Amino acid sequence: MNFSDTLERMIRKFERRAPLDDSDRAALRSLPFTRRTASARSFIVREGSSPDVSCLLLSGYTFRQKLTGDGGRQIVSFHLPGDFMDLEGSLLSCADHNIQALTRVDYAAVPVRHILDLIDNHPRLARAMWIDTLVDASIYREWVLNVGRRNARERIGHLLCEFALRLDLAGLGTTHGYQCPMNQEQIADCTGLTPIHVNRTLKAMEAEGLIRRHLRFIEIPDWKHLREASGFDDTYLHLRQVGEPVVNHHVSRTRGSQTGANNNSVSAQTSASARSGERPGPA
Amino acid sequence: MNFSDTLERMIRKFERRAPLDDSDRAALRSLPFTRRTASARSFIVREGSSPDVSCLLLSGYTFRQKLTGDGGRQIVSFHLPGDFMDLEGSLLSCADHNIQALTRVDYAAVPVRHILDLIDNHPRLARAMWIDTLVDASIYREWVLNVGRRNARERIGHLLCEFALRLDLAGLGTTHGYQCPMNQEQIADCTGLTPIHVNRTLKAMEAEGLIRRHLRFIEIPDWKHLREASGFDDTYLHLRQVGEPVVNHHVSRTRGSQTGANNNSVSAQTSASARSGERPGPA
DNA sequence: CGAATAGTTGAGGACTATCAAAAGTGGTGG
DNA sequence: CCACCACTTTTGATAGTCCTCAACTATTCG
Repeated sequence: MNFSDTLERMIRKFERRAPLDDSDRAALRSLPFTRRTASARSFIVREGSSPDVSCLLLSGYTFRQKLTGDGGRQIVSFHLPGDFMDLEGSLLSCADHNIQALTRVDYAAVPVRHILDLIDNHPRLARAMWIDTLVDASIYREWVLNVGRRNARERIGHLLCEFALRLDLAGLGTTHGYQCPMNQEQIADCTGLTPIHVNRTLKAMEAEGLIRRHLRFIEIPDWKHLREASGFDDTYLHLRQVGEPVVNHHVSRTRGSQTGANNNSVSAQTSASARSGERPGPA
Repeated sequence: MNFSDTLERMIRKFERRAPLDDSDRAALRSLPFTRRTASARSFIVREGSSPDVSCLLLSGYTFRQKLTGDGGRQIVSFHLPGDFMDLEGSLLSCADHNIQALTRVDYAAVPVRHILDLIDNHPRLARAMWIDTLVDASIYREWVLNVGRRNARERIGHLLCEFALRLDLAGLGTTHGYQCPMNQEQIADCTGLTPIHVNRTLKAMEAEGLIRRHLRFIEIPDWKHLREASGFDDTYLHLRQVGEPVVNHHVSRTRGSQTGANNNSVSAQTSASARSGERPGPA
């Protein structure tokens, strides 16, 4: 995989987060790094360690996972080419999770001290990176919701939707279809299910016409249908993040009762919905 | 609640994240704000909005939640006094979740533009805040694991352990006991369970001697016992984060097979554990 | 005291896990 | 080109955790 193409893609990604200038871009382009390869399943960062490099993914896929004491594995996020995996490794003193290669991967390992220099000397860049980690946090929140409050079909459908959009953005697929980066066991570890149940649910979704499958290729005949069946709403990916925050007037949610202004203010609440905690009843 | 006491507590919290100097502390102390109150259950930030203030919690508890299309509610995190809730509201253009008061709360609302000024003019402070959001992200990862791969008893026990440590740190409880900030329905929404099952599980845990309850007060007769029964390991809270990252030699995990160095490097893998993805078998 | 919120209990059912094994896929070497 | 091996996907049968519905009790607060 071409390093500078991927670097440029990453720069464009950061520019969607915050405005950069020429010196910021130049600093990114001149980052020292060593090129590394890892085979599928090998560990790139281990829980408990303090890595001395942060890694820009060049080709292939990686994921982050945590284990329970009795061996249950939960995948908590995944990364595609152009992602800076493990930026937090430069700022936190101890890794709280493992990063593992999903496929054979190429990546550029950048010494932590150069990342720290970058942060110190390029505030705009630091802000773009910070925002990037905030978007990651938003994705974690959605995953908590996904495994916590959705059934198997919705969980898997939601994951397939996220794959579609993120692969599309990286030029590796479309919302009509893509080569799924994960096998069924890994999908199970993303969704908190067993591989057997993932298999059955995928088959059921195919029977319903939500998806079609050709080996590992996922085809989505009706994007809107899959989205709605999965409760998928892409807001949490913050795809249209545009640098500076803007004034408050795009409330484009389909769901929910956006009653206009926030009720940040003092005032005791009396409306029924407020008293019930605004949890809408079952549909 | 005393504003300046809470502010000082927040400053100390940031100083655990990154070193600050006098001008940083002075800048925090001179932040302009408006004092606000919100009653239990009222919304402080609404999904889809772009708040123009960020909020420092002074007294009471708040939580973040997301809803599924059919009304399921998932709490994704909670906040105690001294926390800057919704720092990301200053950097992301659209809120992806709701922030709601758990109890009656007092908070200080700081206009976003002053937060942005702070970030621009106080790089050390910006880094401390960034690290704080990275710790939040780490907590989300643990919550994904919690709802994805643990049973009801472990999920609830894990949450009770997290309460204990965080309340302890805030001076609002100890690992021997504390006033639980949440009722059983809210615990259910944190753990992806129903309130009925939470009730039964709490009773079972009490029968086992893992906890004792006096109304909303949780007593923990044997901290180690509860921790182990819940698979709780506080690494993910990054309590001992010490500013600058340190060199790599504290591998103090009890669990897991830390085989020393990372295998970041090239090399095809051949060992059995690597091929199996290093997922330990059931205990 | 009465209304509202929170906690408790029971019975039955649904979703998902577990155990076991067969069939399909892909790569390797003779 | 085929046999062989590892891995992945698929299928069946059974069990269990957790949910749903419904009602009852305890606690809080005006």
